[in-house]
Amino acid sequence: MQEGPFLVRTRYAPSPSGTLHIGGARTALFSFLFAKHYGGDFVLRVEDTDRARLVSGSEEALMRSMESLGILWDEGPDVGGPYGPYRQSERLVEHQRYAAQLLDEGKAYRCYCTPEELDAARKARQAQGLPPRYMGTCRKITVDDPIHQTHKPYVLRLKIPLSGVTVVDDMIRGHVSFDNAILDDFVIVKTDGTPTYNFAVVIDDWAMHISHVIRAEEHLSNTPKQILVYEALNFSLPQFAHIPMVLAPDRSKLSKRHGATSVEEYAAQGILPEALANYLLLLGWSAPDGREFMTVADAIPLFSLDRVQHTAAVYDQKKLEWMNAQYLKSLPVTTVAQAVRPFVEKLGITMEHGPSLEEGVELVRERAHTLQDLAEGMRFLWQNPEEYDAKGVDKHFSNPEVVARLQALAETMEQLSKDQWHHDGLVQAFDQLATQLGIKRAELIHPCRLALTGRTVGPGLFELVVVLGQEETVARLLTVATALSRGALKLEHPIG
RNA sequence: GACCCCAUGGUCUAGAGGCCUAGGACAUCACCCUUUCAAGGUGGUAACCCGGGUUCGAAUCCCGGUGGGGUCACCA
Repeated sequence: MQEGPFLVRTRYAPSPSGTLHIGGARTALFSFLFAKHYGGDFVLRVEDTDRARLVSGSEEALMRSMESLGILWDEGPDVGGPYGPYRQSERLVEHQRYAAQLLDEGKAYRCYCTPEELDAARKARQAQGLPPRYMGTCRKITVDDPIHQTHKPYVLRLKIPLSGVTVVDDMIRGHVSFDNAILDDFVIVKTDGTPTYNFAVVIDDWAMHISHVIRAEEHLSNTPKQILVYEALNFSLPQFAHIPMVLAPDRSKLSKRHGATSVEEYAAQGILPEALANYLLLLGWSAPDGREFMTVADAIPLFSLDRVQHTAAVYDQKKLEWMNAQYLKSLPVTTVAQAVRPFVEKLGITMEHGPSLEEGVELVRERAHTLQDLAEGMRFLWQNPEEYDAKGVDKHFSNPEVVARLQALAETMEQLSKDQWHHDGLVQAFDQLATQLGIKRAELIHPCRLALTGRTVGPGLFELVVVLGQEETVARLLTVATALSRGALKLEHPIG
């Protein structure tokens, strides 16, 4: 707790209309960190008033994504809390009560204009180069007007001041003032009786005792409207903080055409949630000491809004992957193994025989950027290569001596005892054979790797052989030697 | 278009008037290491949007321009 007697309470309020967007994830993350930094509470609220846009299952998905990133809420639709309900739709009665109050007090009025009329008026104004505002046609209707006795559908509009300015005191941007003259009497309750966002959000934040409204910059322009609602309702204002947006590499708003944009998609790509959270943390915020590699928990004591950038940030897939590689290398083997398991299974690999998954992870994680890379890189441990890299074959299998060399190598490998089956023992064996054949060690190493894995790239040969095991190594060497002597080796040509 | 926000290398950023010949990270290039590819190490290329002020002094303050982003719904 920093200043004042009030507990810091922040919230993230997504609408359940899709997956958790990385921009939203970052907003939630910052909001969470701010609350936790001051020992406060972080609240999850689902803004589900628009039934038309509701996507079933997305509330669950949203929560799973947030949890994976370590953004944990103290109160929310699943766990409840003292200031519920935590679904906007469940607060309808309260919204309507406040709306009725404003109507009684003459701070709001019924508007009978049809969407068609409004649309026509808007177009007319735009044609004249005027801003498309509502001109207050129904504002002039008196309370005793007979129209109220008819059953024409209506909306409720807020009667806003015709002049003056509304100032948003933003923790990141300072004082931002808006001329009331450019605002119009916006709708607070729709024809069907449900509240609009700008109305409901105010009541919800007030009812939930939110002290700091931290959200994306796209909401800054809506804030004066909300402040007007706060004032009409005689609610005290929370603190506002509008954080910059996350943009696509072409500086446009992030959308599907930019590839992966949701936490779910990154997970499917093999990005660890720890890495994504860390990367998101760096998008618009920097630690006082310049440290980049840190967990969400590490960031709590360091986080502050005054170190949040004012400029929109462009996300960079390359740096995300670099970050992911850092985590792949440093997380406990068992953690990585657990994370990569589904990716390995997806490749159709069964691990009943051969090395353990942990051994595989240890062997190849150094050179993987994603869990997909990792799974693909471990494949040869449990599956015989079916095809062999064409360029590699050309390079390492073209010498007619190769068949004999592979056979000799298989024999040498077979003769090694169990206690010689380690890195140094293998090096010794390879050296001896190379000397015997009058060739360099590398002339044994490269064909051997290709025979064992089908590829020319991968882990160090001796490490690889140790893990692959004696039986399998000998078998594969002989298989290739035989296929080669019959000219029956299947080649894999690189795509493209 | 109107209103609002913003402006340091390709990208994320440090910088709160002299500490800046502008620092770090990703990416990129070169070299080293080396059984391949990575990783790692070393070094390099690369930025204060432009123009006016203010000041002894400006990346840092002010104004204008330009550029980018956002908002203008009975969506949230």
